[in-house]
Amino acid sequence: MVNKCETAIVEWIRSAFSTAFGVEYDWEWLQVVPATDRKFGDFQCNDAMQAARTLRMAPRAIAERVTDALPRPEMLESVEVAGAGFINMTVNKEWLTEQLQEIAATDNFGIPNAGQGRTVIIDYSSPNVAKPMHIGHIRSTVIGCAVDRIYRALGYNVIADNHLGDWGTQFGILIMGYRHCLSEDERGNLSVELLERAYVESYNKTKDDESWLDACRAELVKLQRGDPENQAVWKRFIDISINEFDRIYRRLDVHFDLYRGESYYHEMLEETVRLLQEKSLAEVSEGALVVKLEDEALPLCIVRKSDGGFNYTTTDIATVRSRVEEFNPEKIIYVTDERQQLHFKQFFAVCRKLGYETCLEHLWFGLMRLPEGTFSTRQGNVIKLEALLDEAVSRALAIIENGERDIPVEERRALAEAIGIGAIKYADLSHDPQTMIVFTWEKALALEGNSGPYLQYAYARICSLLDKHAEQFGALDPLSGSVLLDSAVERELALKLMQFPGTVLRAAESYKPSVLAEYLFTLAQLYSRFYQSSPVLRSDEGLRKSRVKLCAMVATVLRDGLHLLGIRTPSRI
RNA sequence: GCUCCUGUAGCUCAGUUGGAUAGAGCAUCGGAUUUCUAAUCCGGCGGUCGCAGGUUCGAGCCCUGCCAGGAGCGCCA
Repeated sequence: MVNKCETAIVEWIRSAFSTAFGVEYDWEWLQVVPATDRKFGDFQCNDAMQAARTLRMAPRAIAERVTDALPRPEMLESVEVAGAGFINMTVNKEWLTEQLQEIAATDNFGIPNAGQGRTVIIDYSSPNVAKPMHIGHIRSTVIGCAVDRIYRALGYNVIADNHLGDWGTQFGILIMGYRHCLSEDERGNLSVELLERAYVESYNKTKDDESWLDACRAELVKLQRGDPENQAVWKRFIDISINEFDRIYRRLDVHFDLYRGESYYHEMLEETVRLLQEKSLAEVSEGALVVKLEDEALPLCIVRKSDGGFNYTTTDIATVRSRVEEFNPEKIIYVTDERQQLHFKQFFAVCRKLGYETCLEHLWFGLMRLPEGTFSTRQGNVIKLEALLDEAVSRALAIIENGERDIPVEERRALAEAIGIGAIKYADLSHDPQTMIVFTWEKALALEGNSGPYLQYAYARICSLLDKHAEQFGALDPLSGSVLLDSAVERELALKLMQFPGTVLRAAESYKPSVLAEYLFTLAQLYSRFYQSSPVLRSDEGLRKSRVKLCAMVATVLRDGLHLLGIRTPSRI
């Protein structure tokens, strides 16, 4: 538990239980949670009901004995037993103010340093070389980026690795397409789009031209044997692809520490398989080398095809070996879609059999689909990622230009980028990763209600307020004076702010950035309510200073929180 | 056939791991701007939490069985 208030209160509750019923019981399991309804107070403990069985007493009697066992601590304004045996607590206002002040004085608003000295590798995005990124890549990229940032904020040593699809049978076809389906001019000005076209044309020829197919195979073999010419064009495909991916990653504020594609590991495959054989984990079946996983209640998996070639399972195992040897990570997180669940279960099981103790996590997410069905290249309804971003930005730009706000022309483009892309990211991140997303332009680019721009707007309004305050009253010393929490909204805001560190931790542990998104939305909602009802600059000095401080804290949490989601926070909208 | 996921308001989704009268956004209807940004706020309407049992003081959440949808299940990744 990271919420300072909860931590302090649960300590008191534990000592109250052990005073009332004796230290011979273990009271560590007792919990304090935020009250389910404001009318019950600020926090509640529901565990008198749980304890009823072991203590063989009525829950209400237990709760009463507990609350009478110790004098009420100063931090609590009131402690009451209610209903079936709930212990409801209201915290003392001054104490709450102090707690808030302490957290606000830290440089990261109390986010715990839970990952100190711990390394975690996050494997996400992973597009295929020579194919444009499309809408199917957005979830891995955006969710992976958010998890990456959240883990870094918690102090983990994060290695973000983009495991590109840069190796495989498609390169024979592609090399033929490149040499024979493109003009000299096109080869000179190569782009991912041209590569895609070359691939498609070449692939179509393989279907009705046997000799073409043979030629493709021959080029692939040459490439795999290290033929200098083929190696050179292949490397060029990769360079051009990464260059274009980076253009998108820059717009999305995504950064990788490593770009190690499948090819990086292909020299290690032979040895990986030998290791499996040495440990008697693999056996031949129908000409292929397989690992049986019956003891894990999983189907067997193939680590070498009957033609002698290796497949993705082999590459993935070799990747773990390489990563463990080089970085010795405590954990590796893979961010891919749900269809690969079985594959990951299998290859995780093989890694365990090989003795790797690294925690392997598969963060899977639901597929994105259209209302009428899945995206498919064949139906030609695939939306390219860049087109999606452009559309979002142009919609945001239209709103800026029709608005009454006087935004300088030179700022508009950058603002539209921040808002449009923020909208797309938030639309994704605000959902539990494991739910399937039905894509509609309307939802992906929502600018009102529970949306990215709603949060950005709340933040920009605070910035504007703080600017005006500085103009009229001079700079604010964030550490001087206390925050008065006299109104219900302000008190709720304070309690909500206290939840930030714990929420970040919970988002990390559950691999759900949506936990953080949800929190930020309710915080912004509370703030908007506060803003509507509570004058700041027009209040008397004491109240004004207090409210400005509270606003500044909300701004800090909104800004930090949105940055953890990879969403920009313009100070003016 | 087997495995995994999902089913909550007209639509899209939350529900802090079993707590008190199930919450938001969108849509719809009605209100708020001489006031710090109306991309906002306030209010109304809207529910047999897929169905049926079970566990317990207490179930949207846990167990069993059905129903419906999605995904996967030996040489693609």
